[in-house]
This record gives sequence, C-alpha cells and structure tokens, in this order.
Amino acid sequence: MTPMDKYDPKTVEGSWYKRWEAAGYFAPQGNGRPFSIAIPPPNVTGTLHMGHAFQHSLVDSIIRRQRMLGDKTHWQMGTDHAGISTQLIVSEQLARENLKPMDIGREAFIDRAWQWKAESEGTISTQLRRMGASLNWQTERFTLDEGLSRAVLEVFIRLYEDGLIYRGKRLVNWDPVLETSISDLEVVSEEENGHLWHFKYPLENNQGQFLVVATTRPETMLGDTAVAVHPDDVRYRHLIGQNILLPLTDRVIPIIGDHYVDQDFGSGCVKITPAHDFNDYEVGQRHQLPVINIMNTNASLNDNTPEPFAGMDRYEARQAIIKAMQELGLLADTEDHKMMVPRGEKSGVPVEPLLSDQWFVKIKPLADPAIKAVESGDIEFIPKQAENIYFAWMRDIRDWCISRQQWWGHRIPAWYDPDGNIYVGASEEAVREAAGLAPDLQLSQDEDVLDTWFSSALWTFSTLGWPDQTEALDTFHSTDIMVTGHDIISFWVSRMIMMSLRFMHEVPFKKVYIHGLVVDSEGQKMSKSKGNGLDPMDIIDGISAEQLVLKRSSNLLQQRVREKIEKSTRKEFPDGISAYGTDALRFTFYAIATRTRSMRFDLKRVEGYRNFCNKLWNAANFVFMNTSDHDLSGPSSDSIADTWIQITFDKAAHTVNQAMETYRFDLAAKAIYEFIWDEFCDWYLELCKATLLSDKSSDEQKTAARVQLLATLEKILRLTHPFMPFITEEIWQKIPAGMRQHETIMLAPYPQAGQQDETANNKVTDDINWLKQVIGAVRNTRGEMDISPARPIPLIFYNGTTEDKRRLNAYTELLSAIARPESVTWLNTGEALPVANVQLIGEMQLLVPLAGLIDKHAELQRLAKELDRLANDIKRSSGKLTNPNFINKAPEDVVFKEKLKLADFEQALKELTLQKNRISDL
RNA sequence: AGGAACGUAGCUCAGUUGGUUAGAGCAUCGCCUCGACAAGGCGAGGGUCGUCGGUUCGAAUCCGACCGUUCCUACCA
Repeated sequence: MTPMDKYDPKTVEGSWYKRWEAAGYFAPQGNGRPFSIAIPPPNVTGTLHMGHAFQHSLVDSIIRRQRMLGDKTHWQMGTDHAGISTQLIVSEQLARENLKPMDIGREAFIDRAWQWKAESEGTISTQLRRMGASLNWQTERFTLDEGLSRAVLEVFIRLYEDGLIYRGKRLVNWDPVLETSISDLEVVSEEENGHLWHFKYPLENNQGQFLVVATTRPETMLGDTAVAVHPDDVRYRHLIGQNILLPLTDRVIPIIGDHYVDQDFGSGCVKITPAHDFNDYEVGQRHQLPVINIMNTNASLNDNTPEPFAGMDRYEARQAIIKAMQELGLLADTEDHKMMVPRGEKSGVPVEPLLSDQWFVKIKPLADPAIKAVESGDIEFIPKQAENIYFAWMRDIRDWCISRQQWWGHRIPAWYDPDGNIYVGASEEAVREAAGLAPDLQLSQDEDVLDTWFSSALWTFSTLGWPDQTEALDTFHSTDIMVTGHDIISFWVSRMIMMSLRFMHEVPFKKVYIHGLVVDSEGQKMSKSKGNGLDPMDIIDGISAEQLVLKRSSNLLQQRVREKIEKSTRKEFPDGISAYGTDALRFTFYAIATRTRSMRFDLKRVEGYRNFCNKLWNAANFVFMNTSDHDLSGPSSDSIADTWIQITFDKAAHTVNQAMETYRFDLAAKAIYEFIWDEFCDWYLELCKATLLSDKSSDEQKTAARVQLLATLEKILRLTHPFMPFITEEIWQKIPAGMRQHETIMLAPYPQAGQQDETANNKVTDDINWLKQVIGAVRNTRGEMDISPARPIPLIFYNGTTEDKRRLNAYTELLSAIARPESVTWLNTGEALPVANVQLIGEMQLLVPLAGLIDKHAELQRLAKELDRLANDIKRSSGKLTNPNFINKAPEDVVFKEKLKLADFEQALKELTLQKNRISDL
C-alpha cells in the first residue's frame, strides 16, 4: 500500500458532512431508547460565534455517542426570529436609503424583514454543518413559521383565559432609540461618571425657606409630584403634610413621609417622580401621588412640561433646567458623582423608565411549580451550583412584560373596539364570533408583538408539533438535556420550564448542563464591539493577518478603538491564523470544558490538538502500511503487547464513558488523548515494530500483531468519533471492510469496557510496566550521560528476583528492539560488578558499565542528587512511622503502605551509597 | 451593599469521598533526520498549591480570617 497523504484537515473534512446528511444519518432511526436534545435556537440572521461553536460541539459529542450506543436520537434544529436585533438591522438598512420604518409601513417592513431572513438564514446553518453538528435538519423549525405561531397563539389565548395574561399601564424599561419596552435582562448597567445636582425647592408657607433635594437627572424634576423625607427625621418630620412650590412649574406638591428615604444620604430629602423612576413609582403608589409622564417615546419632553422645555431632548432639557435653576438662585451645589447608568443592550443608549400600556404574564402561578421541579430533582442542574442562579431569579421573579413595540414578531392576538373593550382570540373572525359582536362594530388589532422569548419558551414542545399530539411529541418530549450558558438561565431556561410544566405537564428537559463562557486569552469576554472575537470558521479555514485585522475593526465606529484593535491583533496574530480544521477546534473545546465558569481560549491549544490529529493520522498510516498486503485470516497468537493494548483500551473506553455520563468532556478528551498518544503510539506501535521487524517472531505472532493493530485502531476511531467526527470517519473508511460492520462510523457501536479479569490483566500490565521501566531506565541513562541512541550499550541486570529474571527472558526481544543494547547480562547477587551507572527498578539494579561511556564526575553528581532526594523521603516517611498517633489512628493499609515505602527508600539508599563509594574509589 | 466563585509550574488548566515523590499541555533547556509522524522522538529543569490560623495522626483538598481577581443581583436620590 502507498503511504497516505500528509494530514490536511481541509481534504479530510471536505465531503463527509454532505454524505452523512444525504444518507439521512442525522434523523432518528432504529428502535432504541428515544434520546433528544433541542438546540437553543440561534438568531436566524446571525452568525456562529465561539460560544455557539463550543456549545454545539459539546452537544454533538453527546448526541453522536448516544446514537452510537443505539439510541433513537433526535437533535432538534431551528432558529428564532430575534425580534429586536432583526428589527434593528432592517431599520439600519432602511436608514441607508434615507427611510424610516414609518415611511414604508408595517407590511412593507415585515416584507423587508422576511427578505433579510431569506438572505441571511443560510449562514448559521452552513456554519453548523462545518462544525459537524449532527442536527436533524429534516424537522428544522423557525419561531415565526406556521406551526410555531399556532403554538404561540394557543398559549397566549389559554393564559389569557386563565387570567395569567393581563394588560396594564406600568412603568417599564424603555429604549428610546428602538422605541420599545425591553426586558430587565436586556438592560446592562455600568458605572459612569456623572453629577449630583442639589436643587433648592421653596416651601409654600415659609417664604425664603427651602428643602434641598439632590438629583442625578435634573430633567425629571418637571414630573415631580412630591418631596419625601424619612418619617422619623427630626429635621423634617414637622414639615410632612406641608407643600413645596415646584420651581419652573406652577405646581404645588406635597411633602410626604416614607421609610424609603435614607436620612444619611445627601440632605435627607428626595424628590419623587413616579412616572420616571421605579422606586419613586412605588412611593407614589403608597401615597396615591399623581403620575405625570413628561416624556415622549423618543425621550424628548412632552407637552406636560412647560415652555421652553417641551420638545427638547432629555439631555438638552437637562442643561436648560440646570441653567434656569441657577438663574433663579435655586442651584445649591453641583458635585461629581459616580453612578450606575442603565443602557439598552442592543441600542447602547440609557434606557428610561416609561409609563405605558403593556401586556404582562402573571408569573407567580407559573414560577412556583417551576421552582418545585428543580427542588424535587425532576430537573437536575449540572453543575449543581448553577441551581443558585435559577432559584435566585425565580424566587424573586416579577411579572413578565411580553409586549414589544415592534413589527417583527408574533402580533398580539387582541382586538379593541371603539370603547376600548379587549377581545382575545385566534383571529378577528374568531373573536367576533365568540363575543357575538355586530358585524359593523369596528375592531382594531393590538399593534404590538410578543417578546421573542415568549415563543422560545415553548421551544421544546412547539418544535415537536404541539398543540397537535404528534408522534414526535410523544416520542421525544421531555427532552433529555439542555446545554446552555449560565447567562441564559433566567432568560430562557426558567421560561421553558414554566411553559412546559403548564402546557405539557412535564419538564421540558431532565437535565440542564450549564457551561462556562469562552473568553479571549486575556480573560476578556469576546465581543464585536471590543474587536477581540474569534470566528470559529477562521480557526477552521485559517485567515491572514490582514484579513483578520480588517474583519475585527470594520465594525468599530471609533477610530481610536480601531487602531487599538489593529495593534493588539497584529501582536497576537502576527501571521494570522493557520487552518487547524474542525476536528482540532472541537477537540480543544472538549479539553477546556472543565467545571470553571470561564475558559480562556488559546490558539496554542488548538495547534496542539491539530498535532494530535496529525499523530493519529500518521499512526493510521503506519497501521495500514504494516497490514495491507497481508493475509490476516491465518492462525495468530497474541503477544503480551497485543493483550496489553486490549486491556488498556478497555480501561480508556471505561474512563471516556464514565466521563461522558458525568458530562466531564475534559476528562473524556484527556483519556482519549493519552491513550492514543502515550499508549498506542508511544508503546504499542513500538512494541509491534519489534515483533514485525524481527526474524525471530513467528508468523502467528506477526499476524496477531497485525490484527491487533487494525482492531485497536478501529476501536480508537469509534471511541474518538463523537469528538472528532471527520478524521475518524476518513480513516475508518480505509479499514478493511471485513473489520467494520456498518456503512458509516456514525452508526457503528460505541466501545464500552467488557468484562474484565482483574488478576489476569494485572499480570499483563505489571509485565508491560516492568518493561517500560527498564526501557525508561536505559533511556534515562542515555539522556543523562549524553549517549547517542544510535550507540549500543551493554546492559547488566543485577540482584533481580526470579520474577525479574522470568521477565527478562521473556521480553529480551522486545527490550532489545527498543533499547538497543550491545549486550544483555544477568548477574546473580554476590557476583562481581563492574563500575557502572546504576538505575533501580524495584530491588533490581540496571547497570551500564562506565568504561568509555560514562563521565565519572557527572555520574557522581547524579548520584548525590538522587541520594539527597532519598534522604528526604526517608526522613518524612520515618517521621510518620515513629509517630504513635499515626500508627494508632491511621487506617491499617495506609500504615502498611507507608512501611513498604520506607523499606524501598532505605534499600535504594543502601544500594546507591554503595554505588557512589565504588565510583568515587576509581 | 448583598450573594457566589476562583487563586496550583513562566502561561492555560486537571487534581472526583482528606492518605504515593502534587500532574498534563504549551513554553524553556539538552540530545536525536533510528523505515508512521520534525505538526516528530528521547530526556531534563521548573511548584513552601494566595497569606495566616484552626480541625486532623495526616490538608492543595475541610473550617475561619485576611489579601487579590472575577462574576451575578440590587441600588442612594
């Protein structure tokens, strides 16, 4: 057979995915146990980022392994419509044509959005395919498609009828750029520098007397409806019930007493603006204060404010008010002040609490069972710690504002008549009929759409056909596990649990695996705006430094930031990124998937695993070179190495399966890496060479080695396939057809450890470990003494046991092939010894005579160091053993082991001291 | 302010109920083109496990305090 071409991920990964998909391997099949996972639906118009790539790599390994274990697996594919993001993008597209959404109207806008969806939806699907994700594409869904929209409608109507959805005027987080309400979770607060302005508010009845209030947002004063003091505050409590003349307006507002006020902060007086502050709103409710909304939806001041402020932008108004107050002599003080500024996650501008009509889900009745489901263990979080995030959120949950003032999404199925009566139903006809409305009664549908998460919350069952009772729903719900990040627990996990319990009467998933965040090599969160993100596709395909700089900085608005990013990018990736391939990238993800909350992503790691692919590739090449053109059907006889590699493989398979059962992807990856590289390549292949290249081995032995080489390689490939799907399939297809019973490795059985005969196994592994130790000792001597591996050296075995002698006799051939001795001599205890370098293997000494080979000085130095170490060990060990407390209280086996250890140390010390004396006598 | 997590080799991280000489990869140093592989082989150096105290015969591991880093939640007008 001709050697395989050099490992190149591009050619290896080229066509397999298409073939798998075309063959229908991703669809559920067989009669095994159903096993299902629903993908957290990515944004249909989005692209795959590192977090996605990581997450889906984890899921794919789970799915592929379960499939190979014979389960009927279903990995639900689908995307969501990402209401706000998509609306924003389409609006930006319009802006480039100097158009506003209003200019083209709702219908045309939605058309544009669908158009954009059609254009961009292929991107993330293609990227998922490049990652090798074995998703079931045949049942792909989209949150706005017909079936899922029907589920949304059904849920909305039923919740409304059950009194769990209501409409009300409430204070919500308002994004003045997007002009919509947004969720608490979509607000990010960061500390910023601001000011605290102290205003003097004149008392109504005491001319010339003032209360001083402090504010970070002067513009809201026009909406003040009270000043609050603490009811116990001796400075002010007598003023409670009196009034303030609110400056710049003609309004008179009361002084109220409320425990909300902190007497020690500022002046101890607080202005109360119920329409523009969440806390003030509550104070206002308690005291029945009027709620005066002073802002328009774009955060300019409205007609409830006096001239000249009406119509001004909020920040323009702020300056104007400060100036006006100053001119009135009512500005007492201005000081610098650090404060948290809440900004809209998507728009980046400060959000406003705004009073508006919104739809809400009454959440408590949904949350209570959802909390119980986790408390009772019906749903298990992995790691367990993550439950805290869930409970913290759920136990303090507030009604969920589900209406968004947008066009792209599920329109709220509510209609209003001219009197403002609300009718909820599947369609206008439906509500007319249900309510028996006169045909000529004017009805208008609510303009708003639902929060995207409302539809995502139904994901695990809506994608399977609900509200229809489909076979898929019956088979695959509840799903087995949800894999997601901790940042999404409150957004989504909790809402799925609530909705599934309510409508399916079962949990949406039995387990939730919460993974950490992929961060850059500096520990920073990867983000577009920071320009520190990596595109998984660039790691797979490679990218030049120039293109990478361009890609990272093109989205950045500020020149300064752009330059900074360019500099750091050029520093970190001076030569760009080379093409590492999907398999290496995936393996990196498994290796870093530890239990920590964040994982630094380092390309060096990817490089290491690309090298690992190369190693596997070359090992396969070796196996094929040595097995093709040979008849493997003849009689065979396993050598110790052949038996050993089978045992060792079984152990590795056991470790991998165990790790996967506990979702320790890192341990699974480690076990695979170590078995392939350290055991199969470094030892087994070398031992096979000894057998295959020697005239002394029989045909039976050679056949056994060849069979075992192929069989082990084949098992390795199956064990590794869930993690590195491409390279394993590529190599597996080169295995002689007789050794594989399936058309694809994807459907071949996953290796599991069989029954083990511990005693027999230990005998084998002990022998191989002995051999490894002897070879290690020889290599060590060569290394320490700078003896070329090419130069044969005489080996003398001294003071060995009969077991040592048996092993030496049995494995001289193997030993010789790897250690390359000039001669092998066995000396019995008491026989005369040459002056030599000595290494201890248990009680046995391995000697390499000094003559002409070894530097006396260097050897003495080495011995001194060794003796030093032994002296230390003896001191510690005997210290323990002379401690009566240790002898009495420690378990027997621990004491016994310690005694053995000490004996070994002392024996070694004795031998090496003798040796040292002999050499220094030279 | 409240809650949580983390701190192990130069770097990134393992270390599962306390019990070997605390491990791996990368980086470093030395040797090696020996018929799979230089994207390689062989060998070596490198850690008072953040600090202090406690529990224990025994602590990287359990407890407390402190220092440092990070995240989450809520915010004071």
